[in-house]
Amino acid sequence: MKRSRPLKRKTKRPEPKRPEPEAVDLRSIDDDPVVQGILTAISQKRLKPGAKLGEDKLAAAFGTTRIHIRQALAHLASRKVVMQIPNRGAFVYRPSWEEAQDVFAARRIIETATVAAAIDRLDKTGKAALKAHMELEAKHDRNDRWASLSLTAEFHILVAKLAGNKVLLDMSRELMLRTSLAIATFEQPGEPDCSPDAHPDIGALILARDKTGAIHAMRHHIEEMEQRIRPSEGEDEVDELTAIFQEIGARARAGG
Amino acid sequence: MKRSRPLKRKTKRPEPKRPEPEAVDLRSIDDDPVVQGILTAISQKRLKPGAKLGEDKLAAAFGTTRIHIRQALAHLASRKVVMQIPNRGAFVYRPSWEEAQDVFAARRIIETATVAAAIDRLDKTGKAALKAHMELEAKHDRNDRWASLSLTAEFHILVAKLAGNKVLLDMSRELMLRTSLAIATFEQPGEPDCSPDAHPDIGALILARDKTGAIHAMRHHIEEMEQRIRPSEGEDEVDELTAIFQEIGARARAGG
DNA sequence: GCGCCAAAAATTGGCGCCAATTTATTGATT
DNA sequence: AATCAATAAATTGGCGCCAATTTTTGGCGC
Repeated sequence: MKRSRPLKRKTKRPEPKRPEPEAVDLRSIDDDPVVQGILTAISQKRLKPGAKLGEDKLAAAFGTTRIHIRQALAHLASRKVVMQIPNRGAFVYRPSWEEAQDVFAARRIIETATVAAAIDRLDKTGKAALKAHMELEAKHDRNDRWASLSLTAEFHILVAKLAGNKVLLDMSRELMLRTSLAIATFEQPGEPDCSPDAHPDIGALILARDKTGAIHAMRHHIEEMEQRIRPSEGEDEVDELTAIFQEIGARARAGG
Repeated sequence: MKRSRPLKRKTKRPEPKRPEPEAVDLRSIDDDPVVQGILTAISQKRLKPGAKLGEDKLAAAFGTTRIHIRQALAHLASRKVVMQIPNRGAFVYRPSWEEAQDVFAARRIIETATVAAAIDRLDKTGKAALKAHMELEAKHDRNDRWASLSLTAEFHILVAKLAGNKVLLDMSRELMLRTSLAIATFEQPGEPDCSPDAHPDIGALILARDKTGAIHAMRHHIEEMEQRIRPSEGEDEVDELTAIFQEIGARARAGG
């Protein structure tokens, strides 16, 4: 750095030789197992808002090095899933009450539009996927709270996928996560995130191509979730990161 | 790391001593000057899609160290403003044609909802801010293409601010940037991003609290932008990072 | 017993170094 | 002369070390 070269103006660019990375090797940080693990733990509410994510502990838990953990945490901080405080570390993001309400308002806007687009684009493949998911949700073991939470989120993601807009899909993913954090922060404990029969209703309306009905049902469903939280503040500590992530890893390998 | 301690179970947590980071020191990576500089350069189209962002060059340009640059690039990659390819480096993101269309579709949804919310919440302060911006846009030097592009984006950001939803505001910011990238990638060169009189029209409708009209004008405005791009592929190279960022830094310090 | 102050431990932040990969240059071959 | 292969240069990726800050621990006085 700071070489004392005499400002060698680069040659007249003899041939660009295709320095453009057209469509290569697009693997994203989202596929990183550390990122995935933390996201899974949060959406399943094993990691609660405010929980500290120590770099050394995470590195040990995931069996990797600290620099890798830091990259993952930085990414999660960019997505407002993790809050990083200088010299203090990373914590699971805890939204303010206003922010929690903003998340639900954004979901009302985006998911009503999404469900409409999904109906417009609905084809054979989409119908099959939707039916498959609805069966999964109907038959799943309701005692497995973690599986329930995953399925619940995946329904909304599936609708976003059916809409066929990658940008909206990413936004929906982000909003699902932030909803998890909002609910985990402000919920009255014990209640599920989604009322159990809202998803079958919405799914049926989509399959029937009843756009007005589906939009209305989706808005009602989101409002129902929103009304379940209250502006209080719950405090809780979580540790034993190792155990949590080892179990998640085992599930992932087993195909959960 | 890997100390051979006998699994000392932590004591029964005598007092949590408030390990929760309630509301401290929330400065975000978004305030980072490197991030700001790159974002400004992109939204002003000084950095074109596909341009390489070399770590050493950026470090020299910003007068900082490489590790700092890497953090900034990682953050920008999380926000899909920069594309990072393993072992090859970071490039200004170049959206696909489908992705560009998705961005405009998302903007139609979000910004029509945003302008409606802005009208609902419009108060004295908001009116003043809107009028002030409209004057700025009317009087500004149209020959200063970089200032024009900044003002153009700021109008949409202002509307999002008036809506009073931080989540939607962040999404609008992201969509503005991705719009810049989409237009820069697929535009016919020479035309401005926004037609010049669309913003005054929309602003007037907001001030008149004409919700239906404002929504319609906003949708039309976005569709107009969308119809200005075509699925081609322009190739172009940009270098001289140092000059670009030094000039941006000088402007920022001078209050631009 | 409670709170304040100082020392020790733990954690994060950052820099330098070096290996791995890619990119550019040079030289040989058809 | 153009193509391809081998070498050299440049760039990114990652690990270890150490400084800076925070958190905990221990001790003292009120």
